[in-house]
Amino acid sequence: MIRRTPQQPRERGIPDATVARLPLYLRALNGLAERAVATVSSEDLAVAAGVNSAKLRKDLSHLGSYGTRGVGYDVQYLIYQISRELGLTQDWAVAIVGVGNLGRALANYGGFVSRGFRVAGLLDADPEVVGDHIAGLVVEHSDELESVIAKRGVSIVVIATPATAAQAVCDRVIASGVTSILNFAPVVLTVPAGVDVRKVDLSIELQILAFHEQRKVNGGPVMGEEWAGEVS
Amino acid sequence: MIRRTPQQPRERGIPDATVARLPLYLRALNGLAERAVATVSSEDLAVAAGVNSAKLRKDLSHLGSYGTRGVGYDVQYLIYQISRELGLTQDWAVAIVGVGNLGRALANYGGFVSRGFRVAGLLDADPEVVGDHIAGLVVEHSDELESVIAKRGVSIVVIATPATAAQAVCDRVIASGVTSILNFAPVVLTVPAGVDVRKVDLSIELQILAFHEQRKVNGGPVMGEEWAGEVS
DNA sequence: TCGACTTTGTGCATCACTTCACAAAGGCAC
DNA sequence: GTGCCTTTGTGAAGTGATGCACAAAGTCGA
Ligand SMILES: NC(=O)c1ccc[n+]([C@@H]2O[C@H](COP(=O)([O-])OP(=O)(O)OC[C@H]3O[C@@H](n4cnc5c(N)ncnc54)[C@H](O)[C@@H]3O)[C@@H](O)[C@H]2O)c1
Ligand SMILES: NC(=O)c1ccc[n+]([C@@H]2O[C@H](COP(=O)([O-])OP(=O)(O)OC[C@H]3O[C@@H](n4cnc5c(N)ncnc54)[C@H](O)[C@@H]3O)[C@@H](O)[C@H]2O)c1
Repeated sequence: MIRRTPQQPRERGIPDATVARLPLYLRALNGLAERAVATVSSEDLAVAAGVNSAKLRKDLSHLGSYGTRGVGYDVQYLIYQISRELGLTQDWAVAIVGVGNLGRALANYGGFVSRGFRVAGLLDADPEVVGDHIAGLVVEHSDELESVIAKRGVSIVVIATPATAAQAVCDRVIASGVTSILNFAPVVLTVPAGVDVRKVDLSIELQILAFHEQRKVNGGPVMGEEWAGEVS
Repeated sequence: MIRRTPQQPRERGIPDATVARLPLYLRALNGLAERAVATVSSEDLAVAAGVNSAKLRKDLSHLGSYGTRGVGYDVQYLIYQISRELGLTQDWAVAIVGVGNLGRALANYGGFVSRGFRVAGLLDADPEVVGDHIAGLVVEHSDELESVIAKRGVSIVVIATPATAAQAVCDRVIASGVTSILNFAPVVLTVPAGVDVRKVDLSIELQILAFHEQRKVNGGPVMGEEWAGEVS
Protein backbone atom coordinates (compact mmCIF):
# COMPACT_ATOMS: atom_id res chain seq x y z
CA MET A 1 0.00 0.00 0.00
CA ILE A 2 1.79 3.06 1.31
CA ARG A 3 5.19 3.14 -0.38
CA ARG A 4 7.89 5.13 1.30
CA THR A 5 11.27 6.18 0.00
CA PRO A 6 14.09 3.90 1.13
CA GLN A 7 15.79 7.07 2.42
CA GLN A 8 13.87 7.83 5.57
CA PRO A 9 13.79 4.67 7.64
CA ARG A 10 10.01 4.50 7.77
CA GLU A 11 9.01 7.53 9.73
CA ARG A 12 7.28 6.24 12.88
CA GLY A 13 6.29 3.18 10.87
CA ILE A 14 5.43 0.05 12.79
CA PRO A 15 5.71 -3.32 11.03
CA ASP A 16 2.37 -4.92 10.22
CA ALA A 17 3.32 -8.03 12.13
CA THR A 18 3.87 -5.91 15.21
CA VAL A 19 0.59 -4.02 14.84
CA ALA A 20 -1.23 -7.34 14.65
CA ARG A 21 0.25 -8.38 17.99
CA LEU A 22 -0.31 -5.18 19.93
CA PRO A 23 -3.96 -6.01 20.68
CA LEU A 24 -2.74 -9.32 22.08
CA TYR A 25 -0.35 -7.59 24.44
CA LEU A 26 -3.06 -5.18 25.41
CA ARG A 27 -5.39 -8.02 26.32
CA ALA A 28 -2.69 -9.70 28.41
CA LEU A 29 -1.90 -6.40 30.14
CA ASN A 30 -5.54 -5.82 30.98
CA GLY A 31 -5.61 -9.25 32.55
CA LEU A 32 -2.63 -8.32 34.71
CA ALA A 33 -4.11 -4.94 35.61
CA GLU A 34 -7.26 -6.66 36.85
CA ARG A 35 -5.11 -8.73 39.15
CA ALA A 36 -3.50 -5.49 40.34
CA VAL A 37 -0.06 -6.30 38.98
CA ALA A 38 1.99 -3.10 38.83
CA THR A 39 4.96 -4.07 36.67
CA VAL A 40 5.74 -6.99 34.42
CA SER A 41 8.89 -8.29 32.74
CA SER A 42 9.02 -8.98 29.01
CA GLU A 43 9.42 -12.63 29.87
CA ASP A 44 6.20 -12.84 31.90
CA LEU A 45 4.19 -10.71 29.53
CA ALA A 46 5.42 -12.78 26.62
CA VAL A 47 4.18 -15.95 28.28
CA ALA A 48 0.79 -14.36 28.97
CA ALA A 49 0.49 -13.27 25.35
CA GLY A 50 1.81 -16.54 23.95
CA VAL A 51 4.85 -15.15 22.15
CA ASN A 52 8.62 -15.16 22.35
CA SER A 53 10.03 -12.57 24.75
CA ALA A 54 12.60 -11.20 22.30
CA LYS A 55 9.82 -10.60 19.82
CA LEU A 56 7.76 -8.85 22.45
CA ARG A 57 10.63 -6.53 23.36
CA LYS A 58 11.32 -5.73 19.74
CA ASP A 59 7.65 -5.02 19.15
CA LEU A 60 7.46 -2.67 22.12
CA SER A 61 10.67 -0.95 21.11
CA HIS A 62 8.87 0.26 17.98
CA LEU A 63 6.58 2.33 20.18
CA GLY A 64 9.39 3.85 22.22
CA SER A 65 11.50 2.99 25.24
CA TYR A 66 8.88 2.40 27.84
CA GLY A 67 10.57 -0.25 29.96
CA THR A 68 12.89 0.04 32.92
CA ARG A 69 15.96 -2.19 32.86
CA GLY A 70 16.19 -4.45 35.82
CA VAL A 71 12.47 -4.04 36.51
CA GLY A 72 10.25 -4.43 33.47
CA TYR A 73 7.29 -2.46 32.19
CA ASP A 74 4.77 -0.45 34.17
CA VAL A 75 1.48 -2.17 33.39
CA GLN A 76 -0.79 0.90 33.43
CA TYR A 77 1.61 3.03 31.49
CA LEU A 78 2.12 0.39 28.84
CA ILE A 79 -1.65 -0.11 28.52
CA TYR A 80 -1.95 3.60 27.91
CA GLN A 81 0.85 3.70 25.33
CA ILE A 82 -0.41 0.74 23.35
CA SER A 83 -3.99 2.02 23.47
CA ARG A 84 -2.85 5.36 22.20
CA GLU A 85 -0.80 3.80 19.42
CA LEU A 86 -3.77 1.69 18.34
CA GLY A 87 -6.08 4.68 18.45
CA LEU A 88 -8.23 3.29 21.25
CA THR A 89 -8.15 6.46 23.31
CA GLN A 90 -10.82 7.85 21.04
CA ASP A 91 -13.94 5.88 20.26
CA TRP A 92 -14.92 4.69 16.83
CA ALA A 93 -18.41 4.52 15.42
CA VAL A 94 -19.02 1.20 13.71
CA ALA A 95 -21.91 0.26 11.44
CA ILE A 96 -22.93 -3.33 10.78
CA VAL A 97 -24.47 -4.03 7.39
CA GLY A 98 -26.39 -7.29 7.17
CA VAL A 99 -28.26 -8.20 10.35
CA GLY A 100 -28.67 -11.94 9.92
CA ASN A 101 -27.31 -14.71 12.13
CA LEU A 102 -23.86 -13.27 12.28
CA GLY A 103 -24.77 -9.58 12.29
CA ARG A 104 -27.01 -10.15 15.31
CA ALA A 105 -24.30 -11.98 17.20
CA LEU A 106 -21.91 -9.13 16.53
CA ALA A 107 -24.44 -6.48 17.52
CA ASN A 108 -25.08 -8.26 20.83
CA TYR A 109 -21.44 -8.76 21.58
CA GLY A 110 -20.21 -6.68 24.48
CA GLY A 111 -16.52 -7.15 23.72
CA PHE A 112 -16.47 -4.35 21.16
CA VAL A 113 -17.87 -1.58 23.28
CA SER A 114 -15.39 -2.35 25.99
CA ARG A 115 -12.61 -1.36 23.60
CA GLY A 116 -13.72 1.98 22.27
CA PHE A 117 -15.84 0.58 19.47
CA ARG A 118 -19.41 1.79 19.52
CA VAL A 119 -22.02 0.16 17.30
CA ALA A 120 -23.70 3.22 15.83
CA GLY A 121 -25.82 1.65 13.12
CA LEU A 122 -27.44 -1.62 12.03
CA LEU A 123 -28.57 -1.87 8.42
CA ASP A 124 -30.36 -4.54 6.46
CA ALA A 125 -32.10 -4.79 3.09
CA ASP A 126 -34.87 -7.10 4.30
CA PRO A 127 -38.06 -5.23 5.29
CA GLU A 128 -38.79 -8.05 7.74
CA VAL A 129 -35.65 -7.24 9.66
CA VAL A 130 -35.83 -3.45 9.42
CA GLY A 131 -37.36 -2.04 12.60
CA ASP A 132 -36.15 -4.86 14.84
CA HIS A 133 -34.66 -3.75 18.14
CA ILE A 134 -31.25 -5.28 18.77
CA ALA A 135 -28.86 -4.31 21.52
CA GLY A 136 -30.65 -1.03 22.02
CA LEU A 137 -30.61 -0.06 18.37
CA VAL A 138 -33.26 -0.13 15.68
CA VAL A 139 -32.32 -1.83 12.42
CA GLU A 140 -32.52 0.65 9.56
CA HIS A 141 -33.02 0.02 5.88
CA SER A 142 -29.82 -0.24 3.90
CA ASP A 143 -31.09 2.55 1.61
CA GLU A 144 -30.13 4.79 4.52
CA LEU A 145 -26.54 3.57 4.43
CA GLU A 146 -25.02 6.82 3.15
CA SER A 147 -26.95 9.05 5.50
CA VAL A 148 -26.28 6.86 8.53
CA ILE A 149 -22.56 6.91 7.81
CA ALA A 150 -22.55 10.66 7.37
CA LYS A 151 -24.80 11.56 10.29
CA ARG A 152 -23.26 9.28 12.90
CA GLY A 153 -19.65 9.74 11.84
CA VAL A 154 -19.16 6.05 11.09
CA SER A 155 -15.54 5.30 10.24
CA ILE A 156 -15.51 1.51 10.29
CA VAL A 157 -18.06 -0.70 8.55
CA VAL A 158 -18.63 -4.39 9.18
CA ILE A 159 -20.06 -6.30 6.23
CA ALA A 160 -22.11 -9.35 7.25
CA THR A 161 -24.34 -9.69 4.19
CA PRO A 162 -24.46 -12.69 1.90
CA ALA A 163 -21.47 -12.92 -0.44
CA THR A 164 -23.49 -11.78 -3.44
CA ALA A 165 -24.33 -8.42 -1.88
CA ALA A 166 -20.94 -7.71 -0.34
CA GLN A 167 -19.21 -5.95 -3.23
CA ALA A 168 -22.14 -3.64 -3.86
CA VAL A 169 -22.34 -2.72 -0.19
CA CYS A 170 -18.59 -2.23 -0.14
CA ASP A 171 -18.72 0.16 -3.12
CA ARG A 172 -21.40 2.28 -1.52
CA VAL A 173 -19.62 2.39 1.78
CA ILE A 174 -16.41 3.55 0.14
CA ALA A 175 -18.28 6.14 -1.89
CA SER A 176 -19.48 7.50 1.45
CA GLY A 177 -15.90 8.04 2.50
CA VAL A 178 -15.30 5.03 4.73
CA THR A 179 -11.81 3.54 4.36
CA SER A 180 -11.85 0.74 6.94
CA ILE A 181 -13.90 -2.37 6.34
CA LEU A 182 -14.20 -5.68 8.15
CA ASN A 183 -15.62 -8.27 5.80
CA PHE A 184 -17.24 -11.55 6.83
CA ALA A 185 -18.61 -12.47 3.43
CA PRO A 186 -16.58 -15.12 1.61
CA VAL A 187 -15.57 -12.98 -1.37
CA VAL A 188 -12.53 -11.01 -2.38
CA LEU A 189 -13.56 -7.38 -2.23
CA THR A 190 -12.09 -5.07 -4.83
CA VAL A 191 -11.29 -1.67 -3.38
CA PRO A 192 -9.28 1.37 -4.43
CA ALA A 193 -5.87 2.09 -2.91
CA GLY A 194 -6.08 3.73 0.50
CA VAL A 195 -8.95 1.55 1.68
CA ASP A 196 -8.17 -1.12 4.27
CA VAL A 197 -10.13 -4.33 4.16
CA ARG A 198 -9.65 -7.06 6.70
CA LYS A 199 -11.50 -10.30 6.32
CA VAL A 200 -12.60 -13.01 8.65
CA ASP A 201 -13.43 -16.30 7.01
CA LEU A 202 -14.38 -19.09 9.37
CA SER A 203 -14.59 -21.58 6.57
CA ILE A 204 -10.96 -20.96 5.66
CA GLU A 205 -9.91 -21.51 9.26
CA LEU A 206 -11.67 -24.86 9.33
CA GLN A 207 -10.09 -25.87 6.06
CA ILE A 208 -6.64 -25.11 7.41
CA LEU A 209 -7.39 -27.22 10.47
CA ALA A 210 -8.62 -30.03 8.24
CA PHE A 211 -5.38 -29.92 6.29
CA HIS A 212 -3.29 -30.44 9.39
CA GLU A 213 -5.73 -32.97 10.80
CA GLN A 214 -5.43 -35.04 7.67
CA ARG A 215 -1.66 -34.97 7.90
CA LYS A 216 -1.79 -36.22 11.47
CA VAL A 217 -4.05 -39.13 10.57
CA ASN A 218 -2.58 -40.20 7.26
CA GLY A 219 0.73 -38.50 6.95
CA GLY A 220 -0.69 -36.99 3.80
CA PRO A 221 -3.68 -36.77 1.54
CA VAL A 222 -5.51 -39.92 0.41
CA MET A 223 -2.61 -42.31 0.28
CA GLY A 224 -2.54 -45.26 -2.06
CA GLU A 225 -3.97 -43.88 -5.22
CA GLU A 226 -2.10 -40.61 -5.21
CA TRP A 227 -0.81 -39.35 -8.55
CA ALA A 228 -2.83 -42.15 -10.04
CA GLY A 229 -5.11 -40.28 -12.43
CA GLU A 230 -3.72 -38.55 -15.50
CA VAL A 231 -5.82 -35.57 -16.44
CA SER A 232 -7.12 -37.54 -19.42
CA MET B 1 6.00 -27.55 15.52
CA ILE B 2 7.16 -30.45 13.35
CA ARG B 3 10.90 -29.99 12.94
CA ARG B 4 12.48 -31.63 9.98
CA THR B 5 16.17 -32.28 9.36
CA PRO B 6 17.73 -29.79 6.96
CA GLN B 7 18.71 -32.83 4.90
CA GLN B 8 15.46 -33.88 3.34
CA PRO B 9 13.95 -30.79 1.72
CA ARG B 10 10.67 -31.03 3.64
CA GLU B 11 9.12 -34.24 2.41
CA ARG B 12 5.85 -33.26 0.71
CA GLY B 13 5.72 -30.29 3.04
CA ILE B 14 3.66 -27.32 1.98
CA PRO B 15 4.52 -23.89 3.45
CA ASP B 16 1.97 -22.62 5.95
CA ALA B 17 1.47 -19.47 3.93
CA THR B 18 0.51 -21.60 0.95
CA VAL B 19 -1.90 -23.77 2.93
CA ALA B 20 -3.64 -20.63 4.16
CA ARG B 21 -4.25 -19.55 0.56
CA LEU B 22 -5.44 -22.84 -0.87
CA PRO B 23 -9.02 -22.33 0.42
CA LEU B 24 -9.00 -18.98 -1.31
CA TYR B 25 -8.07 -20.55 -4.63
CA LEU B 26 -10.66 -23.21 -4.10
CA ARG B 27 -13.36 -20.62 -3.57
CA ALA B 28 -12.32 -18.75 -6.71
CA LEU B 29 -12.25 -21.99 -8.70
CA ASN B 30 -15.73 -22.92 -7.51
CA GLY B 31 -16.92 -19.58 -8.73
CA LEU B 32 -15.43 -20.25 -12.15
CA ALA B 33 -16.86 -23.76 -12.23
CA GLU B 34 -20.34 -22.39 -11.58
CA ARG B 35 -19.95 -20.18 -14.60
CA ALA B 36 -18.92 -23.28 -16.58
CA VAL B 37 -15.34 -22.13 -17.18
CA ALA B 38 -13.25 -25.13 -18.24
CA THR B 39 -9.71 -23.84 -17.95
CA VAL B 40 -8.09 -20.81 -16.35
CA SER B 41 -4.65 -19.21 -16.55
CA SER B 42 -2.66 -18.43 -13.42
CA GLU B 43 -3.10 -14.77 -14.25
CA ASP B 44 -6.90 -14.91 -14.28
CA LEU B 45 -7.17 -17.14 -11.25
CA ALA B 46 -4.79 -14.89 -9.37
CA VAL B 47 -7.01 -11.89 -10.04
CA ALA B 48 -10.08 -13.82 -8.90
CA ALA B 49 -8.34 -14.83 -5.70
CA GLY B 50 -6.79 -11.43 -5.13
CA VAL B 51 -3.15 -12.50 -5.21
CA ASN B 52 -0.05 -12.13 -7.36
CA SER B 53 0.11 -14.65 -10.21
CA ALA B 54 3.68 -15.73 -9.50
CA LYS B 55 2.68 -16.53 -5.97
CA LEU B 56 -0.28 -18.52 -7.20
CA ARG B 57 1.89 -20.58 -9.52
CA LYS B 58 4.46 -21.24 -6.81
CA ASP B 59 1.71 -22.25 -4.41
CA LEU B 60 0.20 -24.69 -6.89
CA SER B 61 3.62 -26.07 -7.77
CA HIS B 62 3.84 -27.37 -4.22
CA LEU B 63 0.93 -29.69 -4.93
CA GLY B 64 2.34 -31.00 -8.16
CA SER B 65 2.49 -30.06 -11.82
CA TYR B 66 -1.15 -29.72 -12.62
CA GLY B 67 -1.04 -27.00 -15.27
CA THR B 68 -0.62 -27.15 -19.02
CA ARG B 69 1.84 -24.67 -20.53
CA GLY B 70 0.26 -22.43 -23.08
CA VAL B 71 -3.21 -23.23 -21.75
CA GLY B 72 -3.54 -22.96 -17.97
CA TYR B 73 -5.21 -25.14 -15.38
CA ASP B 74 -8.20 -27.40 -15.80
CA VAL B 75 -10.73 -25.98 -13.36
CA GLN B 76 -12.40 -29.22 -12.30
CA TYR B 77 -9.16 -31.09 -11.97
CA LEU B 78 -7.59 -28.35 -9.90
CA ILE B 79 -10.64 -28.20 -7.63
CA TYR B 80 -10.23 -31.91 -7.04
CA GLN B 81 -6.51 -31.69 -6.34
CA ILE B 82 -6.79 -28.81 -3.91
CA SER B 83 -9.76 -30.41 -2.15
CA ARG B 84 -7.83 -33.60 -1.77
CA GLU B 85 -4.78 -31.80 -0.42
CA LEU B 86 -6.89 -29.94 2.12
CA GLY B 87 -8.63 -33.12 3.16
CA LEU B 88 -12.05 -32.01 1.96
CA THR B 89 -12.79 -35.20 0.09
CA GLN B 90 -13.72 -36.74 3.39
CA ASP B 91 -16.11 -35.08 5.75
CA TRP B 92 -15.25 -33.88 9.21
CA ALA B 93 -17.44 -33.99 12.26
CA VAL B 94 -17.36 -30.69 14.14
CA ALA B 95 -18.69 -29.95 17.61
CA ILE B 96 -19.52 -26.47 18.80
CA VAL B 97 -19.09 -25.81 22.51
CA GLY B 98 -20.90 -22.73 23.80
CA VAL B 99 -24.22 -22.08 22.12
CA GLY B 100 -24.66 -18.37 22.77
CA ASN B 101 -24.94 -15.57 20.26
CA LEU B 102 -21.98 -16.68 18.28
CA GLY B 103 -22.41 -20.43 18.65
CA ARG B 104 -25.95 -20.16 17.29
CA ALA B 105 -24.82 -18.13 14.30
CA LEU B 106 -22.21 -20.74 13.53
CA ALA B 107 -24.63 -23.62 13.94
CA ASN B 108 -27.08 -22.01 11.55
CA TYR B 109 -24.46 -21.19 8.99
CA GLY B 110 -24.76 -23.21 5.81
CA GLY B 111 -21.29 -22.40 4.52
CA PHE B 112 -19.64 -25.13 6.58
CA VAL B 113 -21.68 -28.05 5.47
CA SER B 114 -21.07 -27.14 1.85
CA ARG B 115 -17.39 -27.84 2.40
CA GLY B 116 -17.37 -31.21 4.05
CA PHE B 117 -17.78 -29.94 7.58
CA ARG B 118 -20.69 -31.46 9.42
CA VAL B 119 -21.89 -30.03 12.71
CA ALA B 120 -22.26 -33.18 14.76
CA GLY B 121 -22.78 -31.74 18.21
CA LEU B 122 -23.82 -28.61 20.07
CA LEU B 123 -22.89 -28.36 23.74
CA ASP B 124 -23.60 -25.81 26.44
CA ALA B 125 -23.35 -25.63 30.21
CA ASP B 126 -26.52 -23.58 30.71
CA PRO B 127 -29.59 -25.77 31.52
CA GLU B 128 -31.75 -23.07 29.88
CA VAL B 129 -30.02 -23.66 26.59
CA VAL B 130 -29.68 -27.43 26.77
CA GLY B 131 -32.51 -29.04 24.85
CA ASP B 132 -32.96 -26.20 22.37
CA HIS B 133 -33.33 -27.26 18.77
CA ILE B 134 -30.93 -25.45 16.45
CA ALA B 135 -30.29 -26.28 12.83
CA GLY B 136 -31.76 -29.72 13.28
CA LEU B 137 -29.72 -30.58 16.33
CA VAL B 138 -30.55 -30.67 20.01
CA VAL B 139 -28.19 -28.83 22.33
CA GLU B 140 -26.63 -31.23 24.78
CA HIS B 141 -25.16 -30.58 28.20
CA SER B 142 -21.43 -29.99 28.20
CA ASP B 143 -21.05 -32.80 30.73
CA GLU B 144 -21.58 -35.02 27.71
CA LEU B 145 -18.60 -33.49 25.93
CA GLU B 146 -16.36 -36.54 26.11
CA SER B 147 -19.02 -39.00 25.09
CA VAL B 148 -20.25 -36.84 22.21
CA ILE B 149 -16.73 -36.53 20.86
CA ALA B 150 -16.16 -40.25 21.12
CA LYS B 151 -19.54 -41.44 19.82
CA ARG B 152 -19.81 -39.08 16.85
CA GLY B 153 -16.18 -39.18 15.81
CA VAL B 154 -15.67 -35.46 16.30
CA SER B 155 -12.24 -34.37 15.12
CA ILE B 156 -12.57 -30.59 15.17
CA VAL B 157 -13.99 -28.58 18.06
CA VAL B 158 -15.13 -24.98 17.91
CA ILE B 159 -14.95 -23.12 21.23
CA ALA B 160 -17.51 -20.31 21.52
CA THR B 161 -17.79 -20.10 25.29
CA PRO B 162 -16.94 -17.04 27.39
CA ALA B 163 -13.21 -16.48 27.79
CA THR B 164 -13.23 -17.72 31.38
CA ALA B 165 -14.47 -21.18 30.40
CA ALA B 166 -12.34 -21.65 27.30
CA GLN B 167 -9.20 -23.16 28.79
CA ALA B 168 -11.14 -25.70 30.83
CA VAL B 169 -13.17 -26.73 27.78
CA CYS B 170 -9.99 -26.88 25.76
CA ASP B 171 -8.30 -29.21 28.27
CA ARG B 172 -11.24 -31.59 28.30
CA VAL B 173 -11.46 -31.62 24.54
CA ILE B 174 -7.78 -32.44 24.21
CA ALA B 175 -8.06 -35.14 26.85
CA SER B 176 -10.71 -36.69 24.62
CA GLY B 177 -8.19 -36.94 21.80
CA VAL B 178 -9.14 -33.95 19.69
CA THR B 179 -6.13 -32.15 18.21
CA SER B 180 -7.77 -29.43 16.10
CA ILE B 181 -9.46 -26.49 17.77
CA LEU B 182 -10.97 -23.29 16.48
CA ASN B 183 -11.15 -20.75 19.30
CA PHE B 184 -13.36 -17.66 19.35
CA ALA B 185 -12.78 -16.77 22.98
CA PRO B 186 -10.35 -13.93 23.53
CA VAL B 187 -7.74 -15.89 25.45
CA VAL B 188 -4.45 -17.56 24.65
CA LEU B 189 -5.08 -21.27 24.99
CA THR B 190 -2.26 -23.37 26.36
CA VAL B 191 -2.04 -26.71 24.61
CA PRO B 192 0.48 -29.54 24.38
CA ALA B 193 2.61 -29.99 21.26
CA GLY B 194 0.77 -31.71 18.44
CA VAL B 195 -2.48 -29.84 19.00
CA ASP B 196 -3.43 -27.17 16.46
CA VAL B 197 -5.30 -24.15 17.68
CA ARG B 198 -6.49 -21.47 15.32
CA LYS B 199 -8.12 -18.41 16.73
CA VAL B 200 -10.52 -15.86 15.39
CA ASP B 201 -10.65 -12.61 17.30
CA LEU B 202 -12.93 -9.99 15.88
CA SER B 203 -11.88 -7.45 18.41
CA ILE B 204 -8.28 -7.71 17.25
CA GLU B 205 -9.32 -7.15 13.66
CA LEU B 206 -11.16 -3.98 14.61
CA GLN B 207 -8.19 -2.74 16.58
CA ILE B 208 -5.92 -3.23 13.59
CA LEU B 209 -8.36 -1.27 11.45
CA ALA B 210 -8.47 1.47 14.07
CA PHE B 211 -4.70 1.71 14.01
CA HIS B 212 -4.63 2.34 10.27
CA GLU B 213 -7.65 4.59 10.43
CA GLN B 214 -5.95 6.77 12.99
CA ARG B 215 -2.89 7.05 10.79
CA LYS B 216 -5.00 8.18 7.87
CA VAL B 217 -6.71 10.88 9.91
CA ASN B 218 -3.80 12.19 11.98
CA GLY B 219 -0.69 10.83 10.43
CA GLY B 220 -0.06 9.26 13.82
CA PRO B 221 -1.38 8.82 17.31
CA VAL B 222 -2.61 11.78 19.34
CA MET B 223 -0.33 14.49 18.04
CA GLY B 224 0.60 17.47 20.13
CA GLU B 225 1.15 16.01 23.53
CA GLU B 226 3.01 12.93 22.46
CA TRP B 227 5.92 11.82 24.63
CA ALA B 228 4.74 14.47 27.08
CA GLY B 229 4.27 12.41 30.22
CA GLU B 230 7.18 10.84 32.06
CA VAL B 231 6.15 7.67 33.81
CA SER B 232 6.33 9.59 37.11
C1' DT C 1 28.53 4.82 47.50
C1' DC C 2 29.34 0.59 45.35
C1' DG C 3 28.93 -3.78 43.27
C1' DA C 4 26.04 -7.66 42.13
C1' DC C 5 22.08 -8.76 39.74
C1' DT C 6 18.17 -8.23 36.65
C1' DT C 7 16.12 -6.98 32.49
C1' DT C 8 15.83 -4.06 28.56
C1' DG C 9 16.86 -2.70 23.79
C1' DT C 10 19.13 -4.02 19.63
C1' DG C 11 22.86 -5.70 16.17
C1' DC C 12 23.14 -9.59 13.56
C1' DA C 13 22.51 -14.05 11.54
C1' DT C 14 18.82 -16.81 9.90
C1' DC C 15 14.64 -18.17 8.13
C1' DA C 16 10.39 -17.85 5.47
C1' DC C 17 7.94 -15.87 2.10
C1' DT C 18 7.47 -12.91 -2.11
C1' DT C 19 8.41 -11.32 -6.55
C1' DC C 20 10.90 -11.06 -10.77
C1' DA C 21 12.19 -12.80 -14.93
C1' DC C 22 12.98 -16.34 -18.18
C1' DA C 23 13.96 -20.96 -20.18
C1' DA C 24 11.35 -24.92 -21.26
C1' DA C 25 6.99 -26.97 -22.46
C1' DG C 26 3.17 -27.55 -24.91
C1' DG C 27 -0.82 -26.22 -28.01
C1' DC C 28 -2.36 -24.63 -32.31
C1' DA C 29 -2.47 -22.68 -36.96
C1' DC C 30 -1.06 -23.49 -41.35
C1' DG D 1 5.51 -31.50 -39.59
C1' DT D 2 7.18 -26.91 -38.35
C1' DG D 3 7.37 -22.74 -36.12
C1' DC D 4 5.03 -19.19 -33.42
C1' DC D 5 2.77 -17.95 -29.39
C1' DT D 6 1.11 -18.52 -24.79
C1' DT D 7 1.74 -19.88 -20.23
C1' DT D 8 3.80 -22.74 -16.83
C1' DG D 9 7.28 -23.92 -13.33
C1' DT D 10 11.26 -22.37 -10.98
C1' DG D 11 16.04 -20.46 -10.07
C1' DA D 12 17.58 -16.45 -7.89
C1' DA D 13 17.30 -12.06 -5.77
C1' DG D 14 14.79 -9.21 -2.66
C1' DT D 15 12.05 -8.21 1.55
C1' DG D 16 10.53 -8.67 5.98
C1' DA D 17 10.08 -11.16 10.29
C1' DT D 18 12.26 -13.98 13.89
C1' DG D 19 15.15 -15.22 17.64
C1' DC D 20 19.73 -15.36 19.65
C1' DA D 21 22.92 -13.31 22.44
C1' DC D 22 24.92 -9.57 24.78
C1' DA D 23 26.29 -4.80 26.08
C1' DA D 24 24.22 -1.05 28.34
C1' DA D 25 21.17 0.62 31.77
C1' DG D 26 19.06 0.68 35.82
C1' DT D 27 17.62 -1.33 40.62
C1' DC D 28 18.47 -2.65 45.15
C1' DG D 29 20.78 -4.43 49.17
C1' DA D 30 24.68 -3.82 52.01
N1 LIG E 1 -23.17 -17.23 10.31
C1 LIG E 1 -21.92 -17.64 10.32
O1 LIG E 1 -21.47 -18.29 11.25
C2 LIG E 1 -21.01 -17.30 9.22
C3 LIG E 1 -19.79 -17.89 9.19
C4 LIG E 1 -18.90 -17.59 8.18
C5 LIG E 1 -19.26 -16.67 7.23
N2 LIG E 1 -20.45 -16.11 7.26
C6 LIG E 1 -20.79 -15.13 6.23
O2 LIG E 1 -21.31 -13.98 6.83
C7 LIG E 1 -22.32 -13.45 6.03
C8 LIG E 1 -23.59 -13.36 6.83
O3 LIG E 1 -23.93 -14.62 7.34
P1 LIG E 1 -25.29 -14.89 8.05
O4 LIG E 1 -25.26 -16.28 8.52
O5 LIG E 1 -25.54 -13.81 9.03
O6 LIG E 1 -26.31 -14.76 6.84
P2 LIG E 1 -27.86 -14.38 6.91
O7 LIG E 1 -28.45 -14.78 5.64
O8 LIG E 1 -28.42 -14.87 8.18
O9 LIG E 1 -27.86 -12.80 7.00
C9 LIG E 1 -27.58 -11.96 5.95
C10 LIG E 1 -28.38 -10.68 6.14
O10 LIG E 1 -27.96 -9.72 5.16
C11 LIG E 1 -29.11 -9.06 4.69
N3 LIG E 1 -28.83 -8.49 3.38
C12 LIG E 1 -28.86 -9.09 2.16
N4 LIG E 1 -28.51 -8.22 1.20
C13 LIG E 1 -28.26 -7.05 1.80
C14 LIG E 1 -27.88 -5.77 1.33
N5 LIG E 1 -27.64 -5.55 0.04
N6 LIG E 1 -27.72 -4.78 2.22
C15 LIG E 1 -27.93 -4.99 3.52
N7 LIG E 1 -28.29 -6.20 4.04
C16 LIG E 1 -28.45 -7.20 3.18
C17 LIG E 1 -30.17 -10.10 4.67
O11 LIG E 1 -31.44 -9.50 4.72
C18 LIG E 1 -29.87 -10.88 5.94
O12 LIG E 1 -30.53 -10.34 7.06
C19 LIG E 1 -22.46 -14.36 4.83
O13 LIG E 1 -21.69 -13.82 3.76
C20 LIG E 1 -21.83 -15.63 5.31
O14 LIG E 1 -21.26 -16.34 4.23
C21 LIG E 1 -21.35 -16.39 8.25
N1 LIG F 1 -20.70 -12.63 19.66
C1 LIG F 1 -19.68 -12.12 18.99
O1 LIG F 1 -19.83 -11.44 17.98
C2 LIG F 1 -18.30 -12.36 19.44
C3 LIG F 1 -17.30 -11.65 18.83
C4 LIG F 1 -15.98 -11.86 19.22
C5 LIG F 1 -15.70 -12.77 20.19
N2 LIG F 1 -16.68 -13.45 20.79
C6 LIG F 1 -16.32 -14.42 21.81
O2 LIG F 1 -16.97 -15.63 21.55
C7 LIG F 1 -17.38 -16.23 22.76
C8 LIG F 1 -18.85 -16.46 22.75
O3 LIG F 1 -19.52 -15.24 22.51
P1 LIG F 1 -21.09 -15.12 22.63
O4 LIG F 1 -21.44 -13.74 22.25
O5 LIG F 1 -21.72 -16.25 21.90
O6 LIG F 1 -21.29 -15.29 24.19
P2 LIG F 1 -22.61 -15.82 24.93
O7 LIG F 1 -22.46 -15.44 26.35
O8 LIG F 1 -23.80 -15.40 24.17
O9 LIG F 1 -22.50 -17.40 24.80
C9 LIG F 1 -21.65 -18.17 25.56
C10 LIG F 1 -22.31 -19.52 25.78
O10 LIG F 1 -21.36 -20.41 26.35
C11 LIG F 1 -22.02 -21.17 27.37
N3 LIG F 1 -21.03 -21.68 28.31
C12 LIG F 1 -20.47 -21.06 29.36
N4 LIG F 1 -19.59 -21.86 29.98
C13 LIG F 1 -19.60 -23.03 29.33
C14 LIG F 1 -18.91 -24.25 29.48
N5 LIG F 1 -18.01 -24.42 30.44
N6 LIG F 1 -19.18 -25.24 28.63
C15 LIG F 1 -20.06 -25.06 27.62
N7 LIG F 1 -20.73 -23.93 27.42
C16 LIG F 1 -20.51 -22.92 28.26
C17 LIG F 1 -23.00 -20.22 27.99
O11 LIG F 1 -24.05 -20.93 28.60
C18 LIG F 1 -23.49 -19.45 26.76
O12 LIG F 1 -24.59 -20.06 26.17
C19 LIG F 1 -16.94 -15.30 23.85
O13 LIG F 1 -15.70 -15.73 24.36
C20 LIG F 1 -16.77 -13.98 23.17
O14 LIG F 1 -15.78 -13.21 23.76
C21 LIG F 1 -17.99 -13.26 20.43
